[in-house]
Amino acid sequence: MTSERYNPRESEPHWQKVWNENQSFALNEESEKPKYYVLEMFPYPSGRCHVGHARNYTMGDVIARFKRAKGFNVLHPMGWDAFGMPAENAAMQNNAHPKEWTYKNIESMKEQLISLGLSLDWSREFATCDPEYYHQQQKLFLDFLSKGLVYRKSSKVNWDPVDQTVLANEQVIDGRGWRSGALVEQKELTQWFFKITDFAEDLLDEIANLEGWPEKVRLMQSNWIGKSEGLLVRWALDEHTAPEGHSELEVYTTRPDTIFGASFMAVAADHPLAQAAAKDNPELQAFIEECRRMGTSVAALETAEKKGFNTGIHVKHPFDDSWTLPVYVANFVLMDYGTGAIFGCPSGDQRDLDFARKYELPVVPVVMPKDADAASFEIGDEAFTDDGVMINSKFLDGMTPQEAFDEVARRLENISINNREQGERKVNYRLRDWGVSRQRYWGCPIPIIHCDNCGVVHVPDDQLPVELPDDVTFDKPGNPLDHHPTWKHVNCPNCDSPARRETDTMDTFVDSSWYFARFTAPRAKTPTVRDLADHWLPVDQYIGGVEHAILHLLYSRFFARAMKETGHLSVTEPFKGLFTQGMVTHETYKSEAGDWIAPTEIDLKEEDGKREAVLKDTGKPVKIGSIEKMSKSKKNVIDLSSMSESFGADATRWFVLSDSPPERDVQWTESGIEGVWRFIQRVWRLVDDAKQILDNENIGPKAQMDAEDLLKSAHRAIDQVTDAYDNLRFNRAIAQIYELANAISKSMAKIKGDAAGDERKGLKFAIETLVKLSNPIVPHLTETCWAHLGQDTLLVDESWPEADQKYLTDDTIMLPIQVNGKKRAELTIAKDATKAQIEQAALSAEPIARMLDGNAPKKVIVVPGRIVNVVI
RNA sequence: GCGGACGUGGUGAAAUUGGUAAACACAAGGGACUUAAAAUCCCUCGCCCUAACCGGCUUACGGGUUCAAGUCCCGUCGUCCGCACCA
Repeated sequence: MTSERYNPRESEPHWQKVWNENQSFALNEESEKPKYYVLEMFPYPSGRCHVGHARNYTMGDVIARFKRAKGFNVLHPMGWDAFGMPAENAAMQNNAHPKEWTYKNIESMKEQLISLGLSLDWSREFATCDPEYYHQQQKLFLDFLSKGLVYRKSSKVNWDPVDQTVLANEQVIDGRGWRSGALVEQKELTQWFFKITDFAEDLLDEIANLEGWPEKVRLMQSNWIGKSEGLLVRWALDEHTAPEGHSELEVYTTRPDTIFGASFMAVAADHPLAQAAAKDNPELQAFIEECRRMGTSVAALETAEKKGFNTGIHVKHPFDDSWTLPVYVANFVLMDYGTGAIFGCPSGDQRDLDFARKYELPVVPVVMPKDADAASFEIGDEAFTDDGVMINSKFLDGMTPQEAFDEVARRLENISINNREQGERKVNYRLRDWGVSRQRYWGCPIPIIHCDNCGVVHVPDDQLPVELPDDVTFDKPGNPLDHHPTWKHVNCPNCDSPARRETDTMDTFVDSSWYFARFTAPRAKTPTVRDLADHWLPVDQYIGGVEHAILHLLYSRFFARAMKETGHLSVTEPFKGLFTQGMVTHETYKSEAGDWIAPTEIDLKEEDGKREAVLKDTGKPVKIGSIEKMSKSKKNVIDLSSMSESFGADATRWFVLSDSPPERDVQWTESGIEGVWRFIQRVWRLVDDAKQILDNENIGPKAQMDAEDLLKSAHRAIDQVTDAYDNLRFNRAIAQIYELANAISKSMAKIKGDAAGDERKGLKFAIETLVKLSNPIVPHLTETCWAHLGQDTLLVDESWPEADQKYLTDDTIMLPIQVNGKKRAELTIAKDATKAQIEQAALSAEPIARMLDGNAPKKVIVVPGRIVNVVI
């Protein structure tokens, strides 16, 4: 008799040790079983794991354990996304070296992950800051460079003058550096770029085939790539007004059909024509300066008024030599999209209309709704952007905009200006090449040497990796690699004359763009081992936060393509299945003074349905705030270890998957985890009670318990839980497991220590099923239960149970009977009853007969196995 | 502004994809056991009417399609997410 409670603090470390000794999760490369690669987005080693991490890794772990039991050879590795800013910030604040800080964090987080009981093959672990890893990344960089997939160009960046570094757009808040608070400057820097735009078309096309991805993410990627089909149109400059050396203005448009509605041209402030016009026009110069300053702030962009400056330059209309249009410099035209110049058609574009009204430019409608009257159709405050029919457009009149588009394209392609076609079809993408240079220390060094004689020189293979020096200081702003007294000074590998190392390091998104491939051969002396990568990739199920829906996933898709071109892989798409899980949230608390208070510092009570919180120490009232994503600043982070210590890893794992669908946020609550704790104890008692019954050979027959019912419950649970796991619907799986547990409880209450052979068989099967179905979520508890039931195998080695079809269907079924679509009665009838039999039985059922009151129904709809609807 | 998702009890949610709305759980209330507490077990729990049965209403709101709508269509309101002057 085990009257003791289940003690996770004893059993969890025990089973972790057993699994480890048995190498239960080490991958067998020789296995003949079908492969399954499950991967969770690897963590940044910030120092501590919270229950949000637990949710992500538990989901992957449930899939991994489930697939293993179903007979797959499962690859389930873990590593660390270990380069990045926080390590340098810690270095500056706490005088800790980024390397030591990072590896120390990895150590403590690894301990936490191990205590969660994840079925990981730890022998494949690596951190992206391991020289062995970034060594291979440097090789990839050089291979890409040789293939023309990497190039250098000068581009504008957000420059923080205090921290002396480049900032990403999201690090610029209201025009200021997020850390220093300094006004961000636009600065021209020569940077390294990956040619992701080379693959724009393919990256877009293949989205259609990513059927295992959420629709939302596919859409976000499509929008991000932003394909548009349009026309380049070269407008001749009116020679009397053209600046010296300029004879045409090339614009990009997706609406060439509206060319007769054009009333002005607009160019970006940085457009060469604007520059030329500003040469001896100080007013225009001032305007251009103003446009540039506005560039960075998001808030400014939102509210900024459309402004323009008339350059005095005119262009000639391609279809009417005598028609000239003014050229403006406009603050809403972007230099790096299209050609940095547009033609404005006020009637067909809201921005152009606003602009035209402001500067009193003509507004000629060229498209009107099909049923409108051309003579009276006018544009008011709103441009007409819908489909319709062409008007006021000479030879285009009467056409649809699409026909007009093609006609204008055809005609312009046949006119030549400055010896080139005046119009040219052109596909444009919003996607830009990926700038990867960062003026940072804690990142992968770019393996390049700059030589005055030879230019850009690859670091030779035998000199890789270019390792980060350890002896760096963070006491002044800027890049420590650049300050280092000796590191950057090397001789040119070509000509041996003094040269300089590239001191920029790579964007940390590079590190995470191929780690999934590296896991297939983590210790290889090449970036991948082709056979192994081809065998394991693509990742069958990838799991992570939706915040990576665009950049990380797009970069990884680019890397797969680039690695394919350089011979490192065969797949183009790295992730077959993608799942984006919701966050774990928690209530927030604030003191009367407005300071955030941690959940551990308060006591909660509830009176008359009103919840109140007070400070544990002082008893002072605390304001209960909104439910927020866990964050250090709001102090609502629930640490993983503290939960594991009080309730166990299994309870934590169960909680984060229960109740809420996995793609949605789940709220962490005290009462919730306590409820799970009670359930864990309940399973344990249930197993122990069952064991008492099963072990007792002397109990006699008693017909109260129907073994068939229990078998049905168990088989139905197998069927439904399996389906739920297959579709990552963990909350559904949990509900089904609860139901099975309830069914077993009920049956056992009836048995009361007196069961015959059949009943015992039913109970044995049901209780073992309960244990097996729960195993992926609560592996320690179920392993303990399995052993307690007298099994001498390990549950991790057991195969997944199969539902027996014969228990899934009944001989008789219950059919709801509706009258006029509303349920009025239930009918129990043989499964194979004919429609006529069902109809007859339905009509004579008591409440139905009463409602019919002797009259014949208008109509009876019988859907066999589903429902009966009587229309009266 | 453009694009997308969503809206179901006190709460988290389920609903085989057009077929019994509210499974499962949390919270709450009542009871049993106990000297007492914890733990456990049993009962109630969408709203209205009723002593109870019976009944009526109910999936943000308004309309529609259908024998039948939480599910499909149109409109309104609200919440959340992505992009943000992309020509």
